[in-house]
Amino acid sequence: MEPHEPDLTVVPVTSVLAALADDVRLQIVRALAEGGEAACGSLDFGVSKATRSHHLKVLREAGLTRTRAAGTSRLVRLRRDEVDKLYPGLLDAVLSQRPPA
Amino acid sequence: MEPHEPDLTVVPVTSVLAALADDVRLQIVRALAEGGEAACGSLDFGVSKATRSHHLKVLREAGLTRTRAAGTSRLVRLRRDEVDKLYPGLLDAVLSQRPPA
DNA sequence: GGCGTTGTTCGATCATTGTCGAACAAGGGT
DNA sequence: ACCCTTGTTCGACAATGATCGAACAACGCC
Repeated sequence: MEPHEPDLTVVPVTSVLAALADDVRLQIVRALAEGGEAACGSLDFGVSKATRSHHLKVLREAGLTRTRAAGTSRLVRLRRDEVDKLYPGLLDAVLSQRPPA
Repeated sequence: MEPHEPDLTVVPVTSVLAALADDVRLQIVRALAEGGEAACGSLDFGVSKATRSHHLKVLREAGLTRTRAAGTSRLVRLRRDEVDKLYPGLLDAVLSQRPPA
């Protein structure tokens, strides 16, 4: 089945904010913002792969990320330009708070 | 009891985002952004006063609003300067999406 | 003092969601 | 063909949170 990747403009703000309002997902977004494209497996933040898959789905369906298959892996990247265009300052603001030591 | 109004700097980003990730609370924030200070009672968006009180508490404890007593009412205002200082662009981005007709 | 107005708090209910293990699906390599 | 790796999906469960009515508290006014 096609991965559901809606355009940001059709996603309600509350869904975008809710997607970012989780610590694990925020760590994922930070990693993607710094490291560019990343394999799902490399985004391990202390949760099971089922949970990770769930979080990536939430981010994807909020229009924040894009996923493409690459062999047996899947590469995820942040849709930064589109987010910055529709919500200028949002990602910068959210990412500005330094991750906990 | 003192109203719990923490400084924004001690509130985790996820809490700020979660506070904004609700439709009723967004309507409240929009109203405050446009109309300045407002009485709680004037912020009726189709929910009971118990629910409204709950939402105002969430916003207050996220460091987004400040409340002061004024006679039998309570006046709420958005702490815009502080939010803009710590998260530049966040409120603008969030408020940019036009409220539904 | 008594009453109406304005909010808060409490307890209950119901929906949402974060989490996991297990089962399944798709690829690549040997 | 087999297996291992990588992800997704499926229940299940626990925690959180949105919502309400009712009870309570504080204030102003008559």
